[in-house]
Amino acid sequence: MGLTKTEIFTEEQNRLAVMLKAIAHPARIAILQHIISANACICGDLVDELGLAQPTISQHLKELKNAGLIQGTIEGVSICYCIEPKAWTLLQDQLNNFFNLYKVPTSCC
Amino acid sequence: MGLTKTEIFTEEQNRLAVMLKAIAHPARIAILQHIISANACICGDLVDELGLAQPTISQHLKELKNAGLIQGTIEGVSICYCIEPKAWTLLQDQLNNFFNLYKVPTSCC
DNA sequence: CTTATTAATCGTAATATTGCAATATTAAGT
DNA sequence: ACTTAATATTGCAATATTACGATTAATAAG
Repeated sequence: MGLTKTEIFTEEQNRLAVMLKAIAHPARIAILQHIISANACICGDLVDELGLAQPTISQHLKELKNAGLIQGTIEGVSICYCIEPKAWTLLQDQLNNFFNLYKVPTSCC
Repeated sequence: MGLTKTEIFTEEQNRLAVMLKAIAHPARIAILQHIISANACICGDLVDELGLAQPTISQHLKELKNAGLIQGTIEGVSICYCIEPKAWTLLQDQLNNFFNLYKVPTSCC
């Protein structure tokens, strides 16, 4: 079906899944790393940096923006993207909560 | 195309993306949470707990196993699944590295 | 050996994702 | 207004994902 049964899961599980899906692609990981390392923001340098066509990059940026992880502000002709600090921290916290559930058990299967 | 251009990215970016993709689904998040909270491992309880059909759960478990995040050992008729500690820690570390790249900048766009 | 029980696999339908060419939009500069 | 640039949007082909019914494989119990 290709259609996730979201109504079965909690709001939190769905939110975390959406955010994770946004970064679960090498191109989007690369884009985020580049945005971060350029500290000051960037735009279509990404097209040169990564070997992907402009529409493809644009689409990945859109998905990251939809997930709330980045924000873009118009700067003349080009658009300046940067990390959305609140969402970034939120995701980090949610992930920590998730991972810290697990304590290595004394015995297992 | 639906086909990721993995050859463009680094080995690390691809590995992280694969692991993230494995947990970027509410059902698989729920499965992991349940496996963790049951500490001692479980099997087809998941079918009762989540509202998904047995083949669907089995498929999700397979993906988690393929990503190396869980392991299953035969226990009589049923199969006991639990977290794979090494992969779990590795993913946690890789994610921390990724998130800690970002320091809130003084100015941005 | 037969029968439950449990879980994997196969096959399939519906939908989502990835990537790009072509085109549209937007904002500056002339 | 016209041109140039930087991005976004549209449309499409190829492939991947999600979910499940039907079936199969494997083990345990009688």
